Amino acid sequence: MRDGPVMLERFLRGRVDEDLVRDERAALEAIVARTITFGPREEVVARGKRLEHSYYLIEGYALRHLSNHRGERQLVQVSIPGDFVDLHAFPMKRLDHGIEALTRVKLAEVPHSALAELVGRRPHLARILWFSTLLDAAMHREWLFCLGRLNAECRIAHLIVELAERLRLAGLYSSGVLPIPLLQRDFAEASGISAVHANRCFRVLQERGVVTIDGDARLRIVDMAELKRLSQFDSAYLYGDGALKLDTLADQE
Amino acid sequence: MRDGPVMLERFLRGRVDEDLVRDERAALEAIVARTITFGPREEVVARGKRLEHSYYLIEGYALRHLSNHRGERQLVQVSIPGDFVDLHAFPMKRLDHGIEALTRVKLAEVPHSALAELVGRRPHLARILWFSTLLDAAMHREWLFCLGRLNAECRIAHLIVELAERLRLAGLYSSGVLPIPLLQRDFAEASGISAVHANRCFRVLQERGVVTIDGDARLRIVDMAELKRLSQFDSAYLYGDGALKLDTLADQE
DNA sequence: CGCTGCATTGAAATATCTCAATCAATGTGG
DNA sequence: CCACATTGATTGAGATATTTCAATGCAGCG
Repeated sequence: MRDGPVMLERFLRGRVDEDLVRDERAALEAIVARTITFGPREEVVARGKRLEHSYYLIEGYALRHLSNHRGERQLVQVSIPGDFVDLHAFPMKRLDHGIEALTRVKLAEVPHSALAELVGRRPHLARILWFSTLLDAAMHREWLFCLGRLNAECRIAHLIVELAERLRLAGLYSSGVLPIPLLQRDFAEASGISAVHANRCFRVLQERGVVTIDGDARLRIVDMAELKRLSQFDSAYLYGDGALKLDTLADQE
Repeated sequence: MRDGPVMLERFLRGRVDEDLVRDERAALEAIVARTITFGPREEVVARGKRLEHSYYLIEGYALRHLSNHRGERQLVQVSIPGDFVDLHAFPMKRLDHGIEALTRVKLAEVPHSALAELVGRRPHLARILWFSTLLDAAMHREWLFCLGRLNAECRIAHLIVELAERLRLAGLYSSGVLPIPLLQRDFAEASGISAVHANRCFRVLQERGVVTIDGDARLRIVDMAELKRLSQFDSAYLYGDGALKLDTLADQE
């Protein structure tokens, strides 16, 4: 056997038993049509577009967002390496929201036709892909709680902790510095607040020694416990650390 | 052939081509273990619980919600007849949120073991079930936009329009009166505002002749156009009126 | 050097919350 | 039938959170 899939090495890492998922990653990687690159802030997929393929995020970061006619924008997710950015287009056929590259991104293009053939042969893989789209839904629900019940400062704290935790699961975070170059405006658009107010929240968080902002917009987490306390963070919704186990799937089929 | 499924007659009505889905509904109905009833405001499923079956909502209305330790609650969806209230537990195995009966509800209990066997034999059904869980995700995203970018009055307007539109697809709305006995507190918990403020918003909506509240908390929509304008409502996210067509599925398999 | 994009700050306006009180409808026990 | 408790709706007043507007600072960049 070979070294294992390279492009998709992070797919569902930390979520699914590694022994279980290795073959599935390889099978998926085999149907990747090509890789494609977008530059920072380029539109990857437009809202409403009909899609014949989905993109898996190999490198870089992307933003999923809804916008209205006045240009007001609400982020609904920050995609990190290891995520499919628009897998829901496989069952849904079109996008109800837009996708924008935050940084330069490298994407693997997975044709829906090949995917349909593959999941027909591999029920395990079908279940895993379904699971991955429902992780998005669980994250959406958590964001709904944040937007509905936390104040601005706590929402920002929550986003910081969520990103750190997801990056940790993907093997992309350990030093305390978030490697994602989100602007304060992006935090504002995720948190449903104005950019000005986001700035004031960051100032407070810095003054209290919870985070620091180094040059080049690098965010360093100084007091993770305080961030978790502020945001009432409970990582259960991320279904991390192998929530989907081998036996769980095996005993169903 | 018989009259068709009775319990599941509303499943994905308006979303999927009726000729396509008839057999799938019958196959699903055949594995329903039993029906079960809960009274108003009873807890149907507790957050965090591991589930071996999922519930389909035959009659009545249910609330999906997240709560924190202080009892602050955020609704994430209002379930109406024709919805699975917790189908995501099939791939996820446990619930990241709680489910409460709003009214007396009648549910069909679908065992995951039988479901696994069924979707293994019926790729179309698997796709349809997956689709139905992604509809929830799309609705979550729309709610995120509402909570993040609309003011209290517009959020309430949006919820009213969404419910009317979903009920219409399910064949449960036509007269202008919403048949769902949501309290003002429920609207508040869905909209991320206080019950007091929800009350003031309703007063404004009534004074402007947009809605009326009859006795017994019945909400009547008087000016739907104004509600849609306020909430910037675009029904695309509901994937209604047969978004998922026969040919869409057929050409994939 | 002058742009441009982003961060920062202040001040006033607005939205929303909290607290406390009242009201109306309903149900319950005596 | 009355007295009383309960639940949800309603209202007012003051406190707090957040927005908007306008201005400034600051760094990279052609």
